[in-house]
Amino acid sequence: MTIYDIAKSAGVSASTVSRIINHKEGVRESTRRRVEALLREHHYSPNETARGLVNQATRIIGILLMDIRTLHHTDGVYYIERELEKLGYCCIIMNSGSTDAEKAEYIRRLSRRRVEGAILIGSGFQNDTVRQAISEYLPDTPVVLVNGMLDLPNVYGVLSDERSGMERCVERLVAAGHVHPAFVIDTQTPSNLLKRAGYEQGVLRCCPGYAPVVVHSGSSLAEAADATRALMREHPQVDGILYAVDLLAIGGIRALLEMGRKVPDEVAVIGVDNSIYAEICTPRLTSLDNKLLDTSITAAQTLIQVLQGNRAPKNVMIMSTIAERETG
Amino acid sequence: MTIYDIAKSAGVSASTVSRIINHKEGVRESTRRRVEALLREHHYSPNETARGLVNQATRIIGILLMDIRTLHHTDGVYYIERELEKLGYCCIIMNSGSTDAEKAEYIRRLSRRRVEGAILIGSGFQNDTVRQAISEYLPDTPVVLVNGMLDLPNVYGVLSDERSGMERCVERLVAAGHVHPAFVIDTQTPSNLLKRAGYEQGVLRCCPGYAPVVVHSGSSLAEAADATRALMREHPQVDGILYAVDLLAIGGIRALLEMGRKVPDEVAVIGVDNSIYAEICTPRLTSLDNKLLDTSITAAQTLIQVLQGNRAPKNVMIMSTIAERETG
DNA sequence: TTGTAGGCGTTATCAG
DNA sequence: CTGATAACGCCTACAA
Repeated sequence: MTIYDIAKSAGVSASTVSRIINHKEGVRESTRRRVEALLREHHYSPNETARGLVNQATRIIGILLMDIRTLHHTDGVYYIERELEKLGYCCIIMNSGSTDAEKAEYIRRLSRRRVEGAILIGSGFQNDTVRQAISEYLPDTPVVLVNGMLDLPNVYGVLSDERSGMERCVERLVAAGHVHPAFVIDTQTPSNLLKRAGYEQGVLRCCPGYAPVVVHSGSSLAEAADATRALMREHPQVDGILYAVDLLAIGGIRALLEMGRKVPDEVAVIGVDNSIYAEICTPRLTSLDNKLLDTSITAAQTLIQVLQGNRAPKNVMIMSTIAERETG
Repeated sequence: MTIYDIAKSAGVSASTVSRIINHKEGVRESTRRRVEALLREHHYSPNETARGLVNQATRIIGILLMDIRTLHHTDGVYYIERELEKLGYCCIIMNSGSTDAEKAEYIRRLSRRRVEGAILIGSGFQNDTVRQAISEYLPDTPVVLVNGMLDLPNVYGVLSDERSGMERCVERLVAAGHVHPAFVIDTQTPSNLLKRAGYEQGVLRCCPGYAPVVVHSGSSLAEAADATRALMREHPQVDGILYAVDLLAIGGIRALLEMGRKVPDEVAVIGVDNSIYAEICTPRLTSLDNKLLDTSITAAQTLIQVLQGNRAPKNVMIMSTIAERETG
């Protein structure tokens, strides 16, 4: 069902039908009504692909994540989609995976789809391969990074100050008498490395004479529990643990309790993300709230401003807070 | 950068460039190499919109959910996107919201985008408004419902037998001596209504002389806790509670523990979805595993079969199991 | 082996 | 007010 079909059965030309579909004026009221009736009757639905071609505007936004299952990104995706949808854009979502080659490949796919803008969620996109892919394949498309930044004229960044947030977490532990904090990290994302740097900075500042203890872990509950057991075995003096992500912290708490350590009295625990996990577990988890939803909201608003031809700040940082609960 | 630009700078015609891009044979090796070099140099990326128009194939799949934030749907979305992506499709994701009018509107949007297939996730799409919208706007597009079915020639369904699963949950409680089970429900989705029916059937069969107790709750942790307190106040004999969703159960457990009821000894609790929440909370939650990820996987495979012109079963049901943990 | 012409569904620009 | 006509970028006969 094309405008030609409609035009034929209405006895008018395609241009007239087009005018009516697009609510342009300069159409006799009677023809308009006649054609509109036909449109409804045939359930005509305009072909956005064809429109995109002639209008040179696809009204498509690309959302790229390494893995949409990451809990704290889903909320952001939801918000971004809903905001953009209001403006008539539709969102294609892609899970790139975590290798550089994959990320670059997906930048190219966004390019082929001629997206009018893109939002890259996760600090993992802050890297040089991605930077180059963008400069080659999306040089004129506004791109917003959630929790990352890239020095390119068309790339905007919305960051969370996880680094200083982590430092404040150390401060908090020390103030409560936990002067031997450790840090558990899983993936080596820029974000996690910042958290680590914040932890080390905090130790340097607040725990004179104490050497930072950093432990690597897998990303699952069980692996975090294992890592925690090993940590406490090798560093029995540790009396506070910062985990790069809430879920790790929950695995850790479980291990600590099983080892008979009291949380938080003997060992305090703080996670990151302030996710619903922190609310659900027992004891309820104190967590660094890195405002991931706010960063996504800001990213959506930044993109919208740019799409509408307005100015937007190139990089902004959103301040984190500590959501205080029972574990630290 | 179009094939014409490339053609001009290579001194050939656009069709030759097109042939090379699409790896067709019948091109002299030397021209091929020359053009390919140019393609790379200019970072040419084919316009999928234009391709879609001439090929009459957008290679776009629509994924529709009421709300992507629903935890147990995210995994499915991930899997679906990854599977379809392998075949060169890209996925547009839309959050429709929960009203009938919104759902119909989004069906229309999928139609305008000329998606080649659609996956509707959530039992909420099993309703007559959606059915009509599909029959009017996507009459020839393969559509797969996750956890729902619709009697239309182009609509496939992948269901979870939550009804009988719930019935087995009642059986389980009764076998453990909890002969006065209640049911807590939040939204009135077809899925939740099936769970309720299963509960009532189970009571009828296993608890002679006992009248079903069904309580309505909001969807948040706090509301579930409130509903549970009210439930225990008004029906003190209740010794087992089935919750329509894990998260409700977690709120409920919290309330029960605060009221000094032992879980599961005095009151057993079972949730639905077997989500990570069930693993994280304390005590760990027994949950009806409705195999939502399997339904999404099957949905993706069904769609792929149909897209490739193969036959696929019109409606399949995946059997649920009970994930036994500590609460019931 | 390569080029030309026509068309995919729509919109925009002119004439009439 | 309405209707031709020419794009948009690409692909596919068909012709050379």
